[in-house]
Amino acid sequence: MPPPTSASRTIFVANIPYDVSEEQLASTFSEAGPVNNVEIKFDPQTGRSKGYAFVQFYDEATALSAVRNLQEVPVNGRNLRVELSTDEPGPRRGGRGSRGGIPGHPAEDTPPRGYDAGPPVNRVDLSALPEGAPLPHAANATDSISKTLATVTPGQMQDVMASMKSLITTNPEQARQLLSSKPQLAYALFQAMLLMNIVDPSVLQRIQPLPATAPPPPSNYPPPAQNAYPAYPPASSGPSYPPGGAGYRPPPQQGGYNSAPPAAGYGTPSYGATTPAPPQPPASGMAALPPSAQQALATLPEDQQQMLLQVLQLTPDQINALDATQKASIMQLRQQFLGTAA
DNA sequence: GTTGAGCGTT
Repeated sequence: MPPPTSASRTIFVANIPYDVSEEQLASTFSEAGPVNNVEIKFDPQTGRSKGYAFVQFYDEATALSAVRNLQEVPVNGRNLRVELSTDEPGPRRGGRGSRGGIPGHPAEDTPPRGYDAGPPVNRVDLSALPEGAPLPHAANATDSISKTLATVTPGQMQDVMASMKSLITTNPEQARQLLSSKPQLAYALFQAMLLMNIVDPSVLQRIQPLPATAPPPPSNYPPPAQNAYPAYPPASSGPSYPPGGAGYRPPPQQGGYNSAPPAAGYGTPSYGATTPAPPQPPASGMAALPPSAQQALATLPEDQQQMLLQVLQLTPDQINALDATQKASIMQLRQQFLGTAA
């Protein structure tokens, strides 16, 4: 067992823009490893952020890693300053502080399942993407993307995902521009998320077809390498939560972010105020997805980009919490996306 | 702009 108390699993983060949320920080720092808790300090008088926060990991090594690797990362235009935290909050430090939590329920000592102090993320320079190349034999773009995805290893895919997620959280504007200017990337990312079972295929039903400005592609697509993709993730067993809690989960309190999200069925992805179309009856009407919907996916209007952003913000443990049924999901995807399962 | 708070007493 590791020592019950460590020098510091908590880092002090300063120079945080006032409009950054704890969730954003958690997402950013999950790049270093599983995040236990995030607390941005607010001025009780004005309600405004004080511009600094404490991010607690599950071990000291991860905290150190965060100090090394996320030093000076830009978030919303400011470079974060990251140090190991020195002082504990109050005189009551007999264990670890449990402010904002349940008395007798200190912060969890064990990270969510799915972390084995896992492999480091190899950051991918997304800005170095090649421009779109002309397709040979007039192959259609979506099929080419599917085929390309089938050649990507799970590790590579995860690296790209993590890098994209990092970019989104640290530099949303650049991410937006990247996705807008390179729809093939947006499409590939979305399909990758479906393959990795990060996002439920049912979200496809919520995608509004564009006002069909583009010529419809051929109706029958070759299947995108059906079983070319291995199981994802490596069959973790059971929806286990950190021990000690016996299934209990502290209610969300003003004491800060604590990563304990639902495994699936993230809540309504609140669309921006820019949502143009009224809600539409789902499912049955979309049984045969019009080709324009495929264009919609590839083009990703801002609404869908918003959703993509939200989905990408899933933490690694959320990703790991999802398992199995991907085959069925993919079949469902094909059904909806291609209009046929065969 | 830069190191956490206080519904209260086992």
